[in-house]
Amino acid sequence: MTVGQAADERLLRIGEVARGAGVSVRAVRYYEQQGLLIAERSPSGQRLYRQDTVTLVRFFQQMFAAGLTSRRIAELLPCWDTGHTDAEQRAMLRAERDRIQAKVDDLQAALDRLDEVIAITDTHP
Amino acid sequence: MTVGQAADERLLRIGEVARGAGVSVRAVRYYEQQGLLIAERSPSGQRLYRQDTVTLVRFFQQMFAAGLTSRRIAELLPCWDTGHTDAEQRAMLRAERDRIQAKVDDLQAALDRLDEVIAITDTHP
DNA sequence: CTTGCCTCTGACGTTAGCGTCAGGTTTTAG
DNA sequence: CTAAAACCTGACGCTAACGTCAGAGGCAAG
Repeated sequence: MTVGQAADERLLRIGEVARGAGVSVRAVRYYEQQGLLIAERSPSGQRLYRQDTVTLVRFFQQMFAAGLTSRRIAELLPCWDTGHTDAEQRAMLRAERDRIQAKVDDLQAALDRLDEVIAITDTHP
Repeated sequence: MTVGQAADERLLRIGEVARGAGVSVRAVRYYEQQGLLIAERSPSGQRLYRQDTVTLVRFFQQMFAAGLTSRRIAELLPCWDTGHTDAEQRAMLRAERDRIQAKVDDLQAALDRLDEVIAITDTHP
């Protein structure tokens, strides 16, 4: 039975990962440099990634958008790789969550102020 | 009647504005350089601000936190100075509001993912 | 074989909102 | 009067996530 073996998944080249995740090739190399990704190498030295790397890169993008640094993401990677965390990691998780929540509140307040101005300037040509 | 004349408001020096708004003196100078603030000058060249400048600076902070650039804020300043806007400004206001709303949604999604991980790692020592 | 696209490793460039240092004047407290 | 505190104008530094360019190798198609 050679069919259905997940281990036979075709590995992806960097360009495929980049296009799949909607980022640049440069970004993918950068993630590796920051310790977020580890790639196999072909005999000629080209990077080869597993297919789930695309999902992982998308996840990085989401965390970046939330204001986490690549360093922080790297420190927290074990959390969803292994599902296990130590006290320090749990503290970081909560700190990030609180920070993001605070940011959401700030943005919401800014949004309200802008809507205020929009309402005024719309009725007041 | 010299009492109660708003025009007699004591003008503030840059340090007072900075402390009042919770920013650095450097930041206030930077805002002026970006066209966000205009200061009178004392005979010796020191900047003098009206008291409502403190409120204005706090407003700048809020907009910065929402991701607006100083350039954009400068372009939109007439909106809440005069209450009047042209079509271009109204478009910018809506664009910024939509961008912030999208960012709020992104942050909320990231928040949900983090809470997910937190829930798992809390029940799964 | 060669054309064209993909990939590689450096390494410098960019942006925004300030921080910070230097070197000098001004205002204020005592 | 004097010393500290505050202010002034440059001007370079900083950070993070890449962009971009240079120069060179790799790989499938025709």
